[in-house]
Amino acid sequence: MSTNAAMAETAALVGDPARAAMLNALMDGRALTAGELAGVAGITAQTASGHLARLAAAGLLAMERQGRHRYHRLATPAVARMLEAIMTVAGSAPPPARPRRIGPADAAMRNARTCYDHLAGRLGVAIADAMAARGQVELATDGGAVTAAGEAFLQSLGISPQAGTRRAFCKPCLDWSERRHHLAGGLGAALCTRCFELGWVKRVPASRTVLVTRAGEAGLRQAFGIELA
Amino acid sequence: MSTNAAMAETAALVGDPARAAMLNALMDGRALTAGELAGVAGITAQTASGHLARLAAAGLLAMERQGRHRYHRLATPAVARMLEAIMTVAGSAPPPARPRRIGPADAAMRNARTCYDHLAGRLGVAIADAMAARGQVELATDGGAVTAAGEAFLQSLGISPQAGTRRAFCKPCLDWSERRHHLAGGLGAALCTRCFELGWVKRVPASRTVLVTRAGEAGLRQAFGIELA
DNA sequence: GGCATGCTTCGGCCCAGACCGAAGCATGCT
DNA sequence: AGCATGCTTCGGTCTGGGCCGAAGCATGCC
Repeated sequence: MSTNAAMAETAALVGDPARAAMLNALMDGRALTAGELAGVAGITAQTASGHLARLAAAGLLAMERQGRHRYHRLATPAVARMLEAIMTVAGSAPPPARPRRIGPADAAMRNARTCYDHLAGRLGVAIADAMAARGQVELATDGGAVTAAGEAFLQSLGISPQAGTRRAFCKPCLDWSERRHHLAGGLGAALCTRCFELGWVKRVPASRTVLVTRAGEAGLRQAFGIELA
Repeated sequence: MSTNAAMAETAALVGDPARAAMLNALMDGRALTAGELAGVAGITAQTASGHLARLAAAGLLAMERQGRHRYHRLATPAVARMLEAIMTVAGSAPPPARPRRIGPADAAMRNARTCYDHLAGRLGVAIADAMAARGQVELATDGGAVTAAGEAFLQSLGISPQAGTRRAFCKPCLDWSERRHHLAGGLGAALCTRCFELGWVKRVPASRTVLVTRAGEAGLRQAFGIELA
């Protein structure tokens, strides 16, 4: 295909108000369901479905199934950069105002909770982000891997890498409230266990919610550079 | 207007094959006439006219009249960046292959010639680019200005800034063959005169064409950092 | 002035595609 | 199993806008 035609096709996908609204809603890296995206675009589910299929076919969006939901997010950072460039030309400053948060009502639960055997919520996502940013883990949709630097870091935390295969050991899991990935698999479980052992977090009785202790705030800041304001 | 709507509108403008082809043809910063743009897009002049009007109204294109021609170019570097970002996502590498050159048939004349009292062609554009890149002049569509650094540089070349108003002194002029701006006005005339005085260029008899001498190649490289391969 | 050229405006044709209602799968909950 | 929920596919309507022919201005050349 001609480069002109390819460019026009991609731009035309962004050039529809409904699709633009959906893409805009995904600009912060979160993943949203088809129904939610239909809502922000002000169209019915079936229309949104068609749009999302086209965006995915063109490689602008990536889709991930989780139960009976389908989570959509921008396929690559290049897509986000493209959208920013278009908004720049369009003249409107990109308003960083996040849309209203959808998810668990309980604020504490949004902040930190367990997901099966690992940590989720803002805390879980922050840990995943920090480790990815530091090159300690490499995350992909289908799996992840712990790097050499990551193994050394885990040792320093008191976690020994007894895991067999490194890939299964580090599995990304889509976060319910944050709509971003956190660490699951053997790695996620080990990190979670260690955080409890160190007294950085403690459970709220009869709930999945966990609270970050004072010692935890300091320890997390020290170990991961995380600031959970 | 909502930021979504503005983004969609801008993207939709790029999302038409004919408009995309025209924008693509302008990616290297040259300015083309409406007729030429119609040609590259494979549409008639009247259709192209409509497209160009819309692109200009949206601020993607800038128009400049020169005689009975209307030259169009990308309005800002931000537009070029946007187009590159879209092409990146579209997957095709932006091919830097320039379209076939339109303009003066005579190669020597394309290379360097006089335009009234100043230098044009590749040489003229190269000088303008070099001085702009070094912050010696600041160019705008309607006029330009010599900076303090520029005045010092001109002094070192043996040109005294006797001009009255600095703005009229430095006027950008759209180059015929290069389709980019070169320096006109008092500054352009002074530079041209000085180049002749220094023996850097000499006229081809009965022609607007000028030739760069061996001394000129060295002098231009030294003074402007220009390499006219 | 008269003619050629470059560009724009006007009017009308026509098609891609955005939209929704209804129906069809798939998954999870009880 | 039965029902609810989330999403997709199918079919049909309708409008926005891309396109050209013809005509109208503006500019430059002889």
